Amino acid sequence: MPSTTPAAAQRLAGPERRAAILTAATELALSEGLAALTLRRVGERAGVASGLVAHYVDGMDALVAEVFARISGEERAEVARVEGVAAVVRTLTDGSRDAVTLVWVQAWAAAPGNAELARAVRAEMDAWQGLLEERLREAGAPDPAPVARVLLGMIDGVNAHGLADWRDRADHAPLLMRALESMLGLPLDSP
Amino acid sequence: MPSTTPAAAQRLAGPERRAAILTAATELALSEGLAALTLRRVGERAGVASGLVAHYVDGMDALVAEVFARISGEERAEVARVEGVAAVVRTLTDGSRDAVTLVWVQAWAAAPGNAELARAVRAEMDAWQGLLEERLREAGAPDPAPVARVLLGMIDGVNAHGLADWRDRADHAPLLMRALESMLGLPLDSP
DNA sequence: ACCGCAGTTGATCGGTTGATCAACTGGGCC
DNA sequence: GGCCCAGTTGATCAACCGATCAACTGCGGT
Repeated sequence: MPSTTPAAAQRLAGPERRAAILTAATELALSEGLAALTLRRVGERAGVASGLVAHYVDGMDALVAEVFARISGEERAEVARVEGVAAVVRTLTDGSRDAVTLVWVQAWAAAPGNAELARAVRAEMDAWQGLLEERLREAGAPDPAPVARVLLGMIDGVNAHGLADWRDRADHAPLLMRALESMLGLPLDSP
Repeated sequence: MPSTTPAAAQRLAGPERRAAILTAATELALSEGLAALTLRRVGERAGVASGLVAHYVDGMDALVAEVFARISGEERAEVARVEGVAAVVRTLTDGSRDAVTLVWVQAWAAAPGNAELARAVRAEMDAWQGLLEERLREAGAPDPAPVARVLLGMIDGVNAHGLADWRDRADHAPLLMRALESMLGLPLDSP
């Protein structure tokens, strides 16, 4: 019969603790995928009991959806600072973002069974579509919407392929750029 | 103390039982995804005890890999009978194959943690690449390999997007055909 | 007629999961 | 100075997982 309950983590105000938990969950998902999000593992990473994670979250489905939105949103904010559609495509396909790709693929796979996640996925795809349209318009594309849509499909497709280590991913970017130039009918900056 | 162990399924020879179990597993994966493959659920579907499934299978990872290969192989055999690259693209993007798409996306997502599955995925992608190259060559493409690669990416990408019900999938095929014609620099049959 | 073995069962084990909740704690307000 | 409530713990529950294995069954060969 222990006289004291040991080692409660430093007390935080509700919203701050919730933010800390979400940050821990995001880091965990980035290093091991959305499937690693369990109450216990998130709690461990946040230095907190599993029950506390459950207390600040409205079920695992909601946690997963929120973490996905956070990861995709952060990535999008980074890429939004890149200028030129060619540089954007190169950034998105250079293989340095495998962790994010895994999260996306897991999100599509889980979407049919998690309505909240599906909603978040659609919202993020809308945002990405908008970002690509903007870059294409800047590059002189007269009708960027359909091109952006196909481009987004190409990027996500070849990145997903990379998860199984299929062939060289080094030549993804040149391949996509060539396809994109064909669709637009105009040359793009090739730095 | 029951005097008899009830209702053993009709006795089958080893290889036949194994085939029946694999068929049941394939049906289950097609209707509920690879994630639904558990010893108990496969056994239930096959009308057989869970232990028997385990007896005929070398671990769940192997089962999943085998079922994936079977599903993709069957689909490929069907599509191989379609003539003309335009018809192939239309067949692969008309939204009637969502079940197979879910299996593919789940396979990519699970590949990093299942070496046997990853191997099967790579083998199937090689086969699909070959099929598309052949159709492109028939259509008059002088250098079909890179085009096939991008095309496969586009198809898988837009299909994955469809899993989250993103926008109309009705316009996928025309979009892809337009992109493909741009890449090839030649018009394709539009029935 | 019987016997051996291949086919089959289902209970069982150790493990993990999401969720719940009584109990404990500590800081700030009265 | 005492109390109260927000924050926190960790045990606990039911459900499910893969894997294992002793026990049972029935067909084919002798």
